[in-house]
Amino acid sequence: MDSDTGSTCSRSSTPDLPMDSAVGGFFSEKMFQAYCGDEAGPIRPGRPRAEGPQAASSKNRNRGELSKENLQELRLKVNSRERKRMHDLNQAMDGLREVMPYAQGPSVRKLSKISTLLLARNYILMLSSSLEEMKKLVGDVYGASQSHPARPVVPQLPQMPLHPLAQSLHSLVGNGTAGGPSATQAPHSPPSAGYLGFHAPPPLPSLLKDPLHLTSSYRHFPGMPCPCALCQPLPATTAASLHSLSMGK
DNA sequence: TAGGCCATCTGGTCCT
DNA sequence: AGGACCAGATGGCCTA
Repeated sequence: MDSDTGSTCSRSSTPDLPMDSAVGGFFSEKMFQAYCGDEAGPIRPGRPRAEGPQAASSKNRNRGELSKENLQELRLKVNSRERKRMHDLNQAMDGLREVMPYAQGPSVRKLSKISTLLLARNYILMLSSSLEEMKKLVGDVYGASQSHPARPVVPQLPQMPLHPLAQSLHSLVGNGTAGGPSATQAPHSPPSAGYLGFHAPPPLPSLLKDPLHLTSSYRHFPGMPCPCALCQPLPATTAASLHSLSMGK
């Protein structure tokens, strides 16, 4: 990369920053500038400017009246804002990754953005479905207690039909179409977008080989036996508990 | 080496 | 008018 100070921060816009460090939990612009060692990167040379019919907006007309210095100053300011915006977006993405039921750690490659979003969507769907099933089961237990008032009512969670429910949730998350060899793949690779996509296009074989496929309808990931809360002895449906489970923190 | 992923720059558009 | 948001373009890094 040529003389772009932004490149100084290449691959580091989502460093291992403490989420609670900066005001509002985000990496402040000043921090970022200090991190990058520059206020704003110079204009990247060699990039073709968009010229033609689109370049006739009022703002562009105004720019014609600006001096070169002012124009460059404005450009740097806008670039800096855009960088900050993207860094905030990445921070939010990191926050989302942290609560995803997926193995995390230094030896685990970070989920890509698209994978994070798709996994988050599936995770929300799974939790919603789990909540509905739980409501139904609680309703059943309550109804049983009404019909047998003499017997002590113990919500027999361990004896609950976990497996079918878990299976359904697994198929919800794992969409069993993702057949394919995988157990021999790298143990620390994140799930691919193809696998994670709930309505994703037909997954490419290369997109399916990352996660360990240990069951017929769900893929388990290293470091995390099963993200499905219903597979745990005690339901832990909150993201925090799942996070602690997966992180071992 | 090709492809995926990413950061950054940039201009256009929308919103306040 | 200025800022936020968006999408296209570009180039770097990394992995299979």
